[in-house]
Amino acid sequence: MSSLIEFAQTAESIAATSKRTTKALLLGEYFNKLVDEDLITGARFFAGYIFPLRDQRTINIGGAALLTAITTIANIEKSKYQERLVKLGDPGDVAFEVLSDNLKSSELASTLSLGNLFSKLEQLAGVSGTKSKTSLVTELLRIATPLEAKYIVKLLAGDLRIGLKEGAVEDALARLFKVPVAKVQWVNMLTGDIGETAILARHHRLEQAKMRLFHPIKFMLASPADDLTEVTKQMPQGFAVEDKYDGIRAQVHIGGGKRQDSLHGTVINDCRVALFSRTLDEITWTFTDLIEPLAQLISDDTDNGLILDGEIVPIRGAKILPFQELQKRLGRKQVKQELIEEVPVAFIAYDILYANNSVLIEEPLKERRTILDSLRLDTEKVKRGLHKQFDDISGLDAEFAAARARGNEGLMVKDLNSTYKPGRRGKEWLKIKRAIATLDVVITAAEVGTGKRARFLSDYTFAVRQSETEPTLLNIGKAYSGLTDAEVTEISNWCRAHTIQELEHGRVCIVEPKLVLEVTFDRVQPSSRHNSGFALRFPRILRIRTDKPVEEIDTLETVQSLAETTHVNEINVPPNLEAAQEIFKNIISNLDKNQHIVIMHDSDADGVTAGVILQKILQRTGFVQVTRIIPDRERNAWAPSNRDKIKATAPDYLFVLDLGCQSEPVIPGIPTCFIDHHRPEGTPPNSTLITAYTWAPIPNTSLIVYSLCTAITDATDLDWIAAIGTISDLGEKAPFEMLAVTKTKYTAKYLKEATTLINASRRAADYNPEISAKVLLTHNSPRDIVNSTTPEVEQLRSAREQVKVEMEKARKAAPTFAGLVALIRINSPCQIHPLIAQSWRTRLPKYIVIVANEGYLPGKVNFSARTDSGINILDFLRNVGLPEGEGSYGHGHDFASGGSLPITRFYELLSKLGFDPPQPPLISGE
DNA sequence: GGTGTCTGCCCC
DNA sequence: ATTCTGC
DNA sequence: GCAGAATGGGCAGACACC
Repeated sequence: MSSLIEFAQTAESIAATSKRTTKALLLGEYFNKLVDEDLITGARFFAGYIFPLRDQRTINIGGAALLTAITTIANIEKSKYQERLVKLGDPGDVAFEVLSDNLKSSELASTLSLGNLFSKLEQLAGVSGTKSKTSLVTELLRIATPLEAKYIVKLLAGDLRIGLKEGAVEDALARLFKVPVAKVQWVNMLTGDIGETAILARHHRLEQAKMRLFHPIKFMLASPADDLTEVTKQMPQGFAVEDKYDGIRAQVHIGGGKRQDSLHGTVINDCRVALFSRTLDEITWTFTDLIEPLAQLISDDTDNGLILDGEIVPIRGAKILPFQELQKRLGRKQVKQELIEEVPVAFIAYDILYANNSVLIEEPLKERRTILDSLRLDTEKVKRGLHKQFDDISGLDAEFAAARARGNEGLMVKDLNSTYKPGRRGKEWLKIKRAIATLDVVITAAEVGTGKRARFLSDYTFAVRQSETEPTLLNIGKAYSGLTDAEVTEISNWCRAHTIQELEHGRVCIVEPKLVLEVTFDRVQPSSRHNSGFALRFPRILRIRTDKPVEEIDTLETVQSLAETTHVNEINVPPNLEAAQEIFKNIISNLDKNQHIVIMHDSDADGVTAGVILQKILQRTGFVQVTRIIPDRERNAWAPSNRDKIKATAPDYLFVLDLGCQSEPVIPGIPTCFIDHHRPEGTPPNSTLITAYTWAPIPNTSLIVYSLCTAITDATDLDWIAAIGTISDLGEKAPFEMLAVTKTKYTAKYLKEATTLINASRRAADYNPEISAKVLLTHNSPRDIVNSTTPEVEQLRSAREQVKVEMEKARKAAPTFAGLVALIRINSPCQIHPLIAQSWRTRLPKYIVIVANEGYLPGKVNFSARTDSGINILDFLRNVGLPEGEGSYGHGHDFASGGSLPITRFYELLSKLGFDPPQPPLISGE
């Protein structure tokens, strides 16, 4: 039996060097002296565990219980302990110090052995109740020498802090027993126990370890990449792009009923199913609603097992729920049926590690994906992760935006040639998240660190101002991450010099609120943790802003605007094109060919092309009465003037294209179908919504309409019309096959020029988009339009010239800034504000660009808002807090919106955005 | 029974 | 989770 | 490039205390 003191002494000498090879050597020498039983324990302890990884037991002892135990034995005040802890930064070091000062403990002889300690720790895990646990710890520490106590405390605190973890133990074992380190890692992964691995290595039995179903293996992890060039550099051979889901990483084991040898999982219909979390904890019972759907993946007559890697995601219908919803299901003793219904989940599989009796982790991702694709992964509860293969990064920005629009965090980019490397965080998997915004905040308090940061005030609480006018500071988060050691030292010294008040024995210092930091984060969420009512998810510091005075830090209003308080409401939407086509077919087959069908569509190229395609197809399939209507310049189907227009036609059935969807009926009593790609805000009764808002990537409306029509008849002769809408809305590089096909068929040049012409009519001062519709209806190709000499096309040409002239004038307008917003004011009868906004968005990527046009409609301001900042404009505008009233704004896309408001209301909006005071309206013609 | 504190190789 | 640092 | 260390927020459970 080896003594604990030897373990402690070895740990001391390992801690004394920073050289990894020396550490491994010292550890090897120690291991060499141990008998098998002690080697198991010693290896586990040095890896920082008490129990093997796959063991589900926990100790449930932390800093508070250790404080009680140590102060009892050393017979000191709690405050003395806390003072020491503040100074030393490690409860183990404190134990050593105070017990050395204690006569009884310092004179003890070492009696504890490794095995001895382990059985006491097992006992500790076995009892329940803080009191009994604390008294067990107290008795244990009472018979320990100061040095032994130091390491017992470190083990209980969960961290040895000697610059060595499990990986280094593997390394030491490999060196000692002269076997390849990869082999040791492999066996450790399979066994899930570094202790058992050590024994197998010593007795040259590493080959015996086999991958077994229902024994989880470690997960392959990804490295962060914020720069797409890294993708090009790392994966020149091609890569896969997948959504990064915000859920819980899970490994699913599914096996035939004959395998009854395992403790993990549960058997259903002769099939065993188990789920494991990233820390290899079994979470089968947390997600009981997934068991049966997963079991279905295996046909009853086979005994073949499966291991899948994926993510458990909270999802209702097509809508992905916030991660916090999912957390409500975690760590529960029992997950009740109500909770299962309140937070439905699905398992989204994106990798396969075992199938057909063979281990697949040595196969390249490309192969594994092919095998995964052969499974039936298409139910409500078990899905296949989105996966596309690329050769270059040109489409990645669009993929990223689409992933975000689906409610996911970002993208995963994976090397198609890479094998699955358990437990590794390599560059073969990259995660792309992109911070959404930054905040300038001021440090209000600093806390001393632990471990090597014990000498510094290394953790900073920071605040924002209540408002521009109210200087009260409200805390919003804490961080140290992102600072270099030098910066931590610098800020620490500054905080010491500017401390106003010390709390908790100097652990917390309230400091003068003067030092400004720029921080970033993944998301702002409502929270009771800080007095601002908000907290940051994954906060980190970008830089110290010594250039910025406290008066200029961000305000609570900014924070509110960044908070994700709104969600796409519970609207039933088709999850993909196939589902949408089914719905559309159904609608068409239920309509009578003699009914009056009315189509109201938007006036831009996307809307007009969508309307024309639908009109042509309806007529082609035998409908005799089809009317198209274009809304007035407000482009709002719910505006009274437009409603009147529709009513006047006395429709039997109404299609509303590219104009959004709200919960109020357009014409009460008239059945309506909305076809759209904006964020839906509700659905009226007696209506159908076909929206692509949740699809990936999001197509434009003319493309949706075209694709729907192909489901009922041949429409290929209208492909160029759809392409014009797509180019107008999404650009000529939009990631759709149809676009590429039409570009070769009609040439990109003609398509582009036709698009400009079709768009010109609604931008010109004498708003008349019906001309564009007429041109589309009377021509047969984009080339036909471009070369046409009809009066309508001539009209479009002169409209285009007019827009060009107006654009030249408006380009000279300079932005003014307030908070997150860059405002450009123009005065033009033409609808050029969206074009101007588009041109500024890339030049001001950190701002929300708002281009306000005061000359478009008399008495009104029409504005376009665009951003590349990642801030969701729909949420932003909704959170500005403009009271209800005349006009409308804040509909559309996450990063492209706008509105039309009476002048006074627009000025009210401006002042809420921080522009003050609003200037008088510009004189027309200026 | 309500509230506050501590804990989790928790989950991210 | 994120980030920096020493090997 | 990797492993180690030090740090964030939110949730449920278990208990202590009132």
